[in-house]
Amino acid sequence: MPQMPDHKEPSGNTDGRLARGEATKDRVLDAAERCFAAHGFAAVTIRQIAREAEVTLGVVSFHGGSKELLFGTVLARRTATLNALRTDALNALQARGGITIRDLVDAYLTPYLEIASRGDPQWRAYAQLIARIVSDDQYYMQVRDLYDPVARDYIAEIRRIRPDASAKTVATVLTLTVASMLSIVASRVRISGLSGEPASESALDYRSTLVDFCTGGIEQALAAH
Amino acid sequence: MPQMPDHKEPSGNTDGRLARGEATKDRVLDAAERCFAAHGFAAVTIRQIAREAEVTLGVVSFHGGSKELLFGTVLARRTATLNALRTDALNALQARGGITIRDLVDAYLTPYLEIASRGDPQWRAYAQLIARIVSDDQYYMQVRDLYDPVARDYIAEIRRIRPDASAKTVATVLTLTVASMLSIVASRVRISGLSGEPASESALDYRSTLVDFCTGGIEQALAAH
DNA sequence: AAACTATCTGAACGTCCGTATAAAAAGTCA
DNA sequence: TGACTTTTTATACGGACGTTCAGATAGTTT
Repeated sequence: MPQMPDHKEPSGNTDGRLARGEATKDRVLDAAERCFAAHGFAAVTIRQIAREAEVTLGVVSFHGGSKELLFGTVLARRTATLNALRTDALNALQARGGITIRDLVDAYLTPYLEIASRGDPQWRAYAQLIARIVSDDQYYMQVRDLYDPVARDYIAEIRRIRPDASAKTVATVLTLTVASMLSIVASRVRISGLSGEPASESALDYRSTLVDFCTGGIEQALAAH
Repeated sequence: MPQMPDHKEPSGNTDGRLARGEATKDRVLDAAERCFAAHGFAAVTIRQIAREAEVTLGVVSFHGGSKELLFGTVLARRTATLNALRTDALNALQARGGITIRDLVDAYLTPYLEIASRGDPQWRAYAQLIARIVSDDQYYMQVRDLYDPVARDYIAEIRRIRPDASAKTVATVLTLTVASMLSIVASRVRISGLSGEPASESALDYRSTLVDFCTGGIEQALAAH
């Protein structure tokens, strides 16, 4: 394995080479993110990523390490940001008080939908990538630990509202909520095929239907305990 | 491409070789189904499938054709059976009358859950495979046309019950229902991780929660039209 | 200037891929 | 039995894969 240029103090360095290297590394990670999102881990080749990033083959290994490591880096890169958005939204609700199931669903789903819709196309690729790997335990394990803590906060809040609900049921409905959210991002082709109307360009257009669905679903499932 | 042994009359043949060949073909398809379900199309090699089926390399091509063709065959093989189960369930409801949203949800989901749970492990692999490819438009297109007609029947029935709902909303909630169903089959790891309890062995254990969730979700989303 | 370091290039490596095919084996029918 | 067909084996081919690395290049420090 090549020694990777990881031990750079993020600020205060005056070496222009490090800054350029970091920029190249970002280009590689962005390209990898787009490729993995579009085709999945196994179907993507290092050479594709290099071409997409407009660098030569060796640069991908130099900045990204092995293919597996590169994939892991891409997966982990954005979790902190997304977690922060969800935590902030939850904190805002808690400060306000009078929280409903709908509030929680909306707070959890909206950051992701916004990211997948009008954000940076790079974020869009990331959202697609998460939607892709979530049905594969082998890959999903790599992000599970990163997302679960925040999910647990939401679960705790739901249980505060519905104290009678079992832990398992709450965990199940949150998982179903996430699955619904991801399916909207991953594949709107199906909806348009079934409804006969063209697919909306933005996942946000489905926000209200999605929130209604998940809210109603959670309330119903917890009422039946 | 090798000429594939496809032009065999299914019955009345006295040639034992054809029967043996058909049996081998089934073993190849079964092995391919398990492999594709576990790892996805790109990650699986023909040699893996051959090893899994306990045949030599050439036999896979002989009975399955190219890798793409083999994949398509595996995808299409079970759709007729599954469609029939769903259609029968719908017909039974229509004969009885007084159909509720919950009835429709249950009729649509249960065949799949049963298949994924206590059925043939081969059917289980198929369920996993569908769950995997549904987030990939490129592959999903191959089963879309096979499942959509029955889905449309269910949509028509929902619209009969809720005449005010828009076509797009109904298509959306059915898609969300399917996504929820698939997520239960594909990954129960997440639920157990979030709830702290061990995962149930059978997807059917989640049936009532799943049906509650989808029923409540559909009713809520359609009420808000 | 020279010494040094980080980044990048281009080419090569051994391995495994999907596919094809000639020949052997097994079974059927005259 | 011998002609014929279907299935299976064993092997080979060209190509693409992930990874490595010596050396070129560019920027920094002394």
